[in-house]
Amino acid sequence: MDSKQLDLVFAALADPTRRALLARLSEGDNCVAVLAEPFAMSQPAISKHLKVLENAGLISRHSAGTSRFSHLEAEPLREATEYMEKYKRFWGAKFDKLDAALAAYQEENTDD
Amino acid sequence: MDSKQLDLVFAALADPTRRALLARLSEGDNCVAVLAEPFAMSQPAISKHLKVLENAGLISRHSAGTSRFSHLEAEPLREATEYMEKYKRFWGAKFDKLDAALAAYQEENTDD
DNA sequence: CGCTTACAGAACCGATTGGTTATGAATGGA
DNA sequence: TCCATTCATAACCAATCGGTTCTGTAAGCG
Repeated sequence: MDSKQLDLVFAALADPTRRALLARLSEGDNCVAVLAEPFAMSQPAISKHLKVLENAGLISRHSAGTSRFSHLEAEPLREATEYMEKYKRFWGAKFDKLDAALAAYQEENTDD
Repeated sequence: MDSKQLDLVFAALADPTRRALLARLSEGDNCVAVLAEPFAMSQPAISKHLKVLENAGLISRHSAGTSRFSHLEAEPLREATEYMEKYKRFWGAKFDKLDAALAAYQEENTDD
């Protein structure tokens, strides 16, 4: 996953409405009107959020009649998680220098 | 980790300069001037980015003489990773409904 | 004391974001 | 055919973002 894509994924996740949409989609595909229901927000606002998620690769969409269904695509989430796990060796309150060195050595060294 | 804090962490991670700063800090604490070196950007711009990282809890800072050193704080990264792992059951190309149901059952159910 | 270095803060700027309302296009149904 | 439903797009707006330059402040040093 390149840097630009990470920009989009993290930016998409930085909004609580979009995270809630993803959470909802984890329970199953759904159409715009139904997805919009829980929010005190207009339909075009939700459509915009869905487009942001789509651009980040976090959802795909397909039409059925007059409805468009959104489908969760988790792969970018996996890759973003993988990115963050580069920092796993700093987790946990205590680790001595040997631990850190070993952990660092074991890791694939990716930049960015 | 509450929703507001997730906003800040993901928003902080959504910028490539800030991700690069974190990567640099994973090699050790450093002061502003040195951190700024690799970037074609003014010192105040870097100071702003560091403040964003600090507000997200991703770094802490301490002064030493005229310098201020930034220190990586990985805990919010761990928590954000934890958040994303809610979607772990959707990773991997194949999984049948039983797998999904089991994975869902095993999971703590956090909202947002 | 006076100079330099390291950094933060303020003021400013253009671009982007997150929302709105209004409109239009495509589908399905009477 | 005509109408209703679903949704996207356009135009607009205020607020935020990411950068700039200029200035101020605090610490170290001659």
